[in-house]
Amino acid sequence: MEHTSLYDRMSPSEAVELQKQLRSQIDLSPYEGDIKYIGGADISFNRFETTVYAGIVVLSYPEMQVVSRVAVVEEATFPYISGLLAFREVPSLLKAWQQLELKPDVLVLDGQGIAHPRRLGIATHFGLVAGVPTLGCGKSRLTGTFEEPDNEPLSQRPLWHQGEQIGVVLRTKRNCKPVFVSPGHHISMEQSVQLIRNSLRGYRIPEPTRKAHLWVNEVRLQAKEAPGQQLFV
DNA sequence: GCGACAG
DNA sequence: ATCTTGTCGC
Repeated sequence: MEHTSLYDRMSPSEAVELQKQLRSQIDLSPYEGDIKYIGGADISFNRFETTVYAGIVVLSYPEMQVVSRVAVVEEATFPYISGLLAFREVPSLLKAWQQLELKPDVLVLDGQGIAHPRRLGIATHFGLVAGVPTLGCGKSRLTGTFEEPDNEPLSQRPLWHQGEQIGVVLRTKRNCKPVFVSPGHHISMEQSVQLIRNSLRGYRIPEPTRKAHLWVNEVRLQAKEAPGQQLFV
């Protein structure tokens, strides 16, 4: 089976140009609607292989109960390049999104939103192409400077880059490294942080992306022991 | 030129 | 990201 996305044949320099063009379309005004469902998206893959397992989990908000989930298996030809993560992961995540019965009101992606050199982290990129409110929650820093948050839950510090705040460094759990929260698209900085705070359940990673991570790994390992099988929930 | 560098 | 058992700290 051949899978070709618009990004597969794009060169890194062309990808950077596209990011510069998309930047003007970012909307960081607060999302006005009610939030009944929040989604989490993530990808998993076997080292040295091009097959990626992309999944999205939908949880009730703020209860955090999983109500729906979907996963797709795709070939990702675009390599991982720091700053160009979206070109590798968005295509498969978009396919998963389209197959989702119940679309969440907002989606959390594993990575950065505008906390990116050109403000086009994977969360912002996905929000722009899918037309859905998104935010990023990364486990490490891509760019920007910050002061270490105090070692107590919910302690936070702004993440700066070129004179503007691009995100928030949030301590989600004591004695654990902080996470990096930033708005993606159709959402504000304050809303993004509030959503993550309300999605914490005792772990360093908020439920949406934590559940998504567990889900795609389950699918990947299942495919490993039963190659060529269908994806049954 | 050197160091940094989401997943 | 993924590969992996035990182990140190709260």
